[in-house]
Amino acid sequence: MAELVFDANDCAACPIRHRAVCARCEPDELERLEEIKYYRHFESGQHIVWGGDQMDFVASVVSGIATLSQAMEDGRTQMVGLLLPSDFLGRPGRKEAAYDVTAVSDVTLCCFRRKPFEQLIETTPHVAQRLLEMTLDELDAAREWMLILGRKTAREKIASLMAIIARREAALRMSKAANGARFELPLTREAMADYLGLTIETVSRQISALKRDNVIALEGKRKVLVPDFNRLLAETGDDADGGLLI
Amino acid sequence: MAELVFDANDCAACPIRHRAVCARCEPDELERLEEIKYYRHFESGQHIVWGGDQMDFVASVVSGIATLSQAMEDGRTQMVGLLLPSDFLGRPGRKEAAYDVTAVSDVTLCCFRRKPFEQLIETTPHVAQRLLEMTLDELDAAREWMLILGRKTAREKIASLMAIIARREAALRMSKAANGARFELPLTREAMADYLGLTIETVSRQISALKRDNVIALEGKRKVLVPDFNRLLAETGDDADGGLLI
DNA sequence: CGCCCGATTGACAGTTGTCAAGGAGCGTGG
DNA sequence: CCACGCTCCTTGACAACTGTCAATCGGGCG
Repeated sequence: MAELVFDANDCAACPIRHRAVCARCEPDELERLEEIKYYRHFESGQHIVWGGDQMDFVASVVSGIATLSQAMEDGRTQMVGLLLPSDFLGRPGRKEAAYDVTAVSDVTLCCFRRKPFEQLIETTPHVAQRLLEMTLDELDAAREWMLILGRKTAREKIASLMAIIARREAALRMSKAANGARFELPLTREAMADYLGLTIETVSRQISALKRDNVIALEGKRKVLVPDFNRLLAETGDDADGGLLI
Repeated sequence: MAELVFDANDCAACPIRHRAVCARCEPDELERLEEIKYYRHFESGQHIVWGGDQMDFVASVVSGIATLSQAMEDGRTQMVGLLLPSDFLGRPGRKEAAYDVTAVSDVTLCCFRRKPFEQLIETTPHVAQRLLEMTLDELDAAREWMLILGRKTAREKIASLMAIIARREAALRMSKAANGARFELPLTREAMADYLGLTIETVSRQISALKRDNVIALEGKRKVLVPDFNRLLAETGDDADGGLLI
């Protein structure tokens, strides 16, 4: 599926070209990026980096999904970031990874060697500007997430997560999806629990409850059908229009 | 206290000059900033902006403390940001405030008209670079905060907040504070509850519990004494060294 | 076929929220 | 100067939600 990217190796043909950190680059800037880039592939479940590890690259997610998470000594884990295609991984100026990064599906990264990338940021404005924009978006997303973690009930948390994923799917396909929606959960129950600050049992119970109340329907464990999207939004606890970013 | 700033009106004499968004500016860039800046003062408890409001400025906090928060329809409120002196308020490219901003002490802002500030970001690199750095720091802080909200117990939450505040105080005074620490809580119990995703009753009970266990001592309601800082850190649930940013 | 992993469900316990009463500090006004 | 009212905080009793522990289910794969 992502093999095309490897073959092409050409930014112009890149599927995330218009959304990634390189989105605003001029042709000469792209050339400089091409010089320092290389692709890496990770299989589902594989750890990409561990928090505290040396990290001598930054990267764009080309395909697949990865998570950022923090663990406490006793094993409690909180996901703090969900990386989708076009999202940026790593921080210029930081040598060690701050979080654990895990592939939750097969993942292809477009990596840039850190040092040259940092120089590039200093000297060309378009990468830095785009990175600022993306970081501000991530910060907004983190703040929505904080509301979910701090103040929502388990049921509202699950509904919120479903709504977020449904919106992203819709955004990717550029389809408004009429009224209903149908999407695939990219996360296991455990990943959902780590995302929402719950246990897997509570996640499972609340999904069953939403199913029982006909807010959602399931096909298998992963495919979700939402007959009335507004009904789902009402369950998130957000106001009518919903301000969920991302 | 902040009156000096108003009198001077001179960036060179500004107390946050070296940490704010203007930290890396060259003299000519500072001049351009001076042209579009103006000071505003808010009293403790006053709302600075409401989420959704038109906002035609961005700003640096010169003195005092302000909070960013989101409210749900039914009144549940989650704080999503705590603005201290030198922190940045607002987002270039955004017309409407995304969050409620409230002064929790008397606050002085150094405001920049939004449009000219956005132009400045496009044309001069140093403001944008510094803003990127600050935004990345905020994102890290938000992610630490997410771990607190999602996975820590009420007791750990309170201990974490105390540790964060104590560290900030120490950073401001550039003092290492030997082993013990002594600081003033800048937040009401309600603000602490909104910060931590708790109720004021739980906040109050856990503070009492930490007091009873001699982890902290109180002078009045706001002044906190920490006889053994490592003991407090142990209560946060973080590993030995603790990775708390900010 | 049997194993394994992820998911579901049940019973119960524990933490935190809710509701309610009362205390402490502080400014105002008699 | 004291009383009053106000706000913020504390504490108690109880309820509710979510976590814990355990058993079971179901699909995929060797």
